Amino acid sequence: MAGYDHTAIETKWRDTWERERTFATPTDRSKPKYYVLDMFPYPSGDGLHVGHPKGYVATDVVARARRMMGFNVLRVMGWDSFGLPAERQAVKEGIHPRAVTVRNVARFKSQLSNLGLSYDWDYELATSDVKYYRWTQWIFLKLFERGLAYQAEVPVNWCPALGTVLANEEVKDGKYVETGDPVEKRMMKQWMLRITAYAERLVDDLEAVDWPEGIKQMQRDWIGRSEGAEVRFEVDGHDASFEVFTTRPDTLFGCTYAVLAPEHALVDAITTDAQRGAVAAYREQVSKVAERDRLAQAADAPKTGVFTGAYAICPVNGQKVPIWIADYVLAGYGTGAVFACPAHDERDHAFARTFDLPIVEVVSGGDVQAAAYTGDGPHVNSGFMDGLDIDGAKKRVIAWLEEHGRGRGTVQYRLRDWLFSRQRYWGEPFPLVHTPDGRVVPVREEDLPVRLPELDDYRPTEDGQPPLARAQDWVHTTLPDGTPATRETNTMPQWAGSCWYYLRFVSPHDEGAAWEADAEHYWMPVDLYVGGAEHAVLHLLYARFWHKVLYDLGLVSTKEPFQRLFNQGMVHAMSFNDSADGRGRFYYPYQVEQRDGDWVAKDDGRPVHTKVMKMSKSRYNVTNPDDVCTRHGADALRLYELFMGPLEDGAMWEDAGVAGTRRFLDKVVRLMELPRDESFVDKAADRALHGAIKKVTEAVESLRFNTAISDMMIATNELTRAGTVRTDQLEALVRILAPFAPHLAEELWEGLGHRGGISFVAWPEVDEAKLAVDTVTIAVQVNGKLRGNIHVAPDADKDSVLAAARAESSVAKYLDGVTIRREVVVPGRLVNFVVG
RNA sequence: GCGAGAAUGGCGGAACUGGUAGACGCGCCGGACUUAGGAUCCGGUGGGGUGACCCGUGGGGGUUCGAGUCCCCCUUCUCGCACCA
Repeated sequence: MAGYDHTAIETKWRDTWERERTFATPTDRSKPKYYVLDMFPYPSGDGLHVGHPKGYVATDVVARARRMMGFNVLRVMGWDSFGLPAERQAVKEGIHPRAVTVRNVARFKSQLSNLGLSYDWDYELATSDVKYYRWTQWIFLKLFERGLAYQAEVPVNWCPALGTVLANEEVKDGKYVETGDPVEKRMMKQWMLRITAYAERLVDDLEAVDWPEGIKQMQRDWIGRSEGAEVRFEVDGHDASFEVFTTRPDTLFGCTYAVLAPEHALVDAITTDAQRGAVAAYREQVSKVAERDRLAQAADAPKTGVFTGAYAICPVNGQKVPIWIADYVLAGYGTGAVFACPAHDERDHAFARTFDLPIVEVVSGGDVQAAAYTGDGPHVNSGFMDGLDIDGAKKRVIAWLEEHGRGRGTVQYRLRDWLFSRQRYWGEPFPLVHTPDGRVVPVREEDLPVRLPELDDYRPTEDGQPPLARAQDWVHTTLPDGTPATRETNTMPQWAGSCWYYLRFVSPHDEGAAWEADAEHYWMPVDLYVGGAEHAVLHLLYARFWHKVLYDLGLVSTKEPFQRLFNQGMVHAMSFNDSADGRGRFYYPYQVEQRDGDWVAKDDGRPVHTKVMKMSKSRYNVTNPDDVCTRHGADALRLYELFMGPLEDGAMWEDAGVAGTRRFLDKVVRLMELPRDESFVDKAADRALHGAIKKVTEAVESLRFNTAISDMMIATNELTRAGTVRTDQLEALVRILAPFAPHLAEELWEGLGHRGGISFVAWPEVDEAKLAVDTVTIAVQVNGKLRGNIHVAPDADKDSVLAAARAESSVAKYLDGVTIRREVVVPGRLVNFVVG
């Protein structure tokens, strides 16, 4: 491998940075601050592949450039180190989860260290460190005191393989999203956090943050705010009633039946003897269908249900309508009951058709017997709403309902409260104890932390209690007044630690507080938060929720934690599989080869299918950054990570691409050996250089690094072509290159005669005069087709441009003998003659 | 099914508010240096004719002097949500 000795240079400068504590977090508060944060990783046993550091490299470029631009930068890294995989690995190996975690963290840290990321490692933290989780417990106490934590007997997602419950969000298609283990429904007493109390603000405050619109929309959808009305229906012949929630109270006159969720509390009371058998059978049948299947139905799917024999009174017109139960009404949303207007709701329409229930039109504009009409139109058959459109009718009917005490306008959210307990070992213990008389008492702040007890068996107990129940000495405790009590044995979910780590980072060594108020005030909010889009909903929503609670308590100074969010795209790589659907055996790249254009396995020649897939160890398509660093160097790797394409897009990793960015760095090194002449002027070279300065400067804000790197390549090519260089040109180039390729930039900077490192050297200024051009090339079109080019002064007036265009021989022949109907002149761009 | 985004050479991708499509890089081809090279350097590289011409940004319409860019319809892909009343 020719070129510079990257190993020597990179080792030298990493050692220098470490020795001189170059990236220690600034403590003076005189400069503007910039808090740039990576979503901290879960330190998995697989180590890093080249896809992981893409975001870290991007933030490092921002951090390094901001330092040179005069900002105090907070640049830190830590570990989201509680969690299930370590616990499972511990069981497998017969060692402590802490040992697994320590090992994995060491591996991650060593891999990251090779990349020259400018973290202040003194600020490193880990959520499983008791010095950290004591404050997670402290925040939980704040939530508890505010009444935001409560216990409830709830249907939970029980995962038998893991022996724990999962939050709704962690379950998809009846499986745990992380491992694919099956999940079933079970009733259990669990700790919940009242995130729904913040639903409205979690939606509204999205307006104030600079996040990708798509992510904001996903959060809005997840919270699922919908405006409508709650309406009371009396049950005919019973002293009973039920509430329904509807977004279309304007269609109340079209109500021809009502539906309760099969689990609805009223069902037993109102079912007639004649229907009791059928109702019981239906409920039995529904209970066997997992919720996943129940929810996975489309709106127009065939409906099932059973008549209860009872009737409800429609409050607007006194009409008697049959009450059914059906599984398309969900117990967990709204009130678990709906009124049905088959004329204007697809689901109700499908149900009415199945059971031959009447369909009454109340909004004109469609053929409601054929299909539900959900569009707008004048209301009919609707008494006091006749003639109004949907909007007007809604307002009128809500006023009517409120006036008559039969309902009111309300807002419903899809968001449910957060299931916050897990039956695991490797998580934060709840700072709570239970008294013999059934009270729950929070542990006093001064008695924190509640340390995780040492165990040698991390499985649930035989009688189904969480692993912490095995630590009987720990479980049995006393209140400060001596009353015996038992500790809560659930632990918090992995999300807990990541809900506030960005706050701990402002003062991670503080023993007396979760964070120092001054430091919080100075550093918050996070100016730029970069991570994968997979956290678009869960982590970001939970963290925002906690942050708002802390804001209400006056403990943080900003309403939102993350001012700007950016999602880096995933890194993909070619995978080889002997089955076209990717379910067969995977092959490593070295195990396959191309024969006559087709990919085959080297050993037995069987055909393999290629597919670009997300990089992962299980697909045999990972590239280890350590190997790339060894071969091409960390600087070339960093450049390639960003050069692959726009940061937010997915891109395919190709090892050959790194060779390209490495060649670029070699070219930069050779620039240093060109003849030096401080009075030498090459306008094209200066223009390219200042174009690159401008583009890189903008990229620090826009994060469009791929084109910025391209412009640095162009500048380097131009300087090479010029053949002679000035020192100031080299200095400028090295400085804008420094955030991307810091090791080499340090070496070159030193080589240019500077001492003290490049990390805090002032960022170069763009000289607009150097961007100016002497002549511009103007395209000349005839009827929109390019016929020639002319070169004119940038400020040439319209007439002279037209004259030059007409005179151009390649153009003139198209103008000969035709009438010019129109002349379009775009200054500095083109001329178009319209002839005919 | 609904919502959001995307589709440009062999590949990753450039193209500011509509204004010379294909920057930069990979790969490939040719050359140089070499005992040799998967090393390095230089040159070429959208397709077709191969003269100074035609065709080209998923497909079809439209607006415009001019469309990768704007509008309508369609196809495909990615992501998210999925009976939420």
